[in-house]
Amino acid sequence: MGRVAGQIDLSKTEAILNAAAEVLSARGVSAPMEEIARRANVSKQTIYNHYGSKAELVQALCERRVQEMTAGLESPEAALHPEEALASFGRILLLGLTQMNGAAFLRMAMTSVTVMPEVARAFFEAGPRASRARLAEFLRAETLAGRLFCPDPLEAAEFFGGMVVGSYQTAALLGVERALDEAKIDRIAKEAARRFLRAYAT
Amino acid sequence: MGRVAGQIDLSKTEAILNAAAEVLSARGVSAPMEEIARRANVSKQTIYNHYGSKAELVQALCERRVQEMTAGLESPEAALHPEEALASFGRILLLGLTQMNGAAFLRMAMTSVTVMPEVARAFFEAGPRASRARLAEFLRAETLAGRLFCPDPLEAAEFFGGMVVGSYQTAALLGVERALDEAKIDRIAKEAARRFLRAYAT
DNA sequence: GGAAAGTTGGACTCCGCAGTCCAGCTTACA
DNA sequence: TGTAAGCTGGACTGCGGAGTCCAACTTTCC
Repeated sequence: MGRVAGQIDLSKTEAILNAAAEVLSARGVSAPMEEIARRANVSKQTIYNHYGSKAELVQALCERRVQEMTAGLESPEAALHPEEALASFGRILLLGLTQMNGAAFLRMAMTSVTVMPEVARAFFEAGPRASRARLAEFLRAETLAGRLFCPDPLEAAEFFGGMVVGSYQTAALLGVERALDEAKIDRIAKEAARRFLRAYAT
Repeated sequence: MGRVAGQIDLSKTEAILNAAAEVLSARGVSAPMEEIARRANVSKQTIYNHYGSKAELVQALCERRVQEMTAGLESPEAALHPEEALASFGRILLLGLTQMNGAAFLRMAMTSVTVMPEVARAFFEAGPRASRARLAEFLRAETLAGRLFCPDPLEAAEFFGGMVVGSYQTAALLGVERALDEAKIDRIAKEAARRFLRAYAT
């Protein structure tokens, strides 16, 4: 094993986080720590060496996951044609929900509202809110450039996000799986972008 | 008390259901039965007389609640101007989320996916799915009448629903409360309707 | 007044899980 | 080779909640 004498084994930290992601997504926050330990090929005690409590583990997991889900939203797509930029944005949103149990993970975050509100809130800020803000910024720039007319860019961004993600998200959160392959995702994102542009044309 | 000899007391059934709605919304599905009993001024045993288990109670609650939340969507608003009809539809969706802990209730339904999937699924079918289908039907009729052009009415309905509800729903589910008075609801619904019509104009 | 069914509250069983403890083991460095 | 730290696994404590049981009380009908 690539670990140093008496030093915490970072590869185990990874394994624990991965196992937690799988188990907690599938079984919800109430899944027992023991199962996470088993999945990570690690003893329960080791988990408590790395993360002081279940809450801390969930917190760390949320932080990592929200980064994965919003990765790609940072790239400056302003160079693209607005329609393509919007479609790309929509694709990323949907992929975040589809890939790697994204929806199940979101459900887990919601579940934790009653028991650990700060975690859920942080997730919201770093995830949905940040992504909408990012889109709003883009819309504002496009408006200034005269290619679009969004008097209220944040509202427009929320509308667009809702269009793209809305129906799939609600269904998935309620446990109704719709197969959504890349082709369909592409179609939805493109169509939403097209309609959105019509709605907000100059 | 208005109850018959040895017959189950229907007014208690009501009280239990109301108490369950409050407690389960506030504290999540994991809230103890004892608390529901206390809130309903009823003994725990009585709850088990009326509903055989916690799952059955939650089920009954979901069934009642979904009716409350979708009430008003049945009225034939086709007579209205499309923009007003859409705005009205949007208002009802938002009110369902805002009034009486609607969002918290939705969260509860989602939370119960892992432990009682059938309940969540039934909720989805009777709630979000039915309402979108209803709207799609309206859009199809308007398209046939030449006042709108929605080649894919169901997709359009989902887009509209997402626009109206999307941002508020995600935030609320993650425990971030935005004050949303009737005036704001009205504004959002109207604006969404207006934009939607532009996107789907003939 | 008695029978039938419901209600009460409180005690009680059973279960599952978070988190702790410990004894024995492994690893790496000095 | 000693020692300092981490890891293992399994036993253990403590807690909280679902669902049951029961003896005493209430209500209505016959």
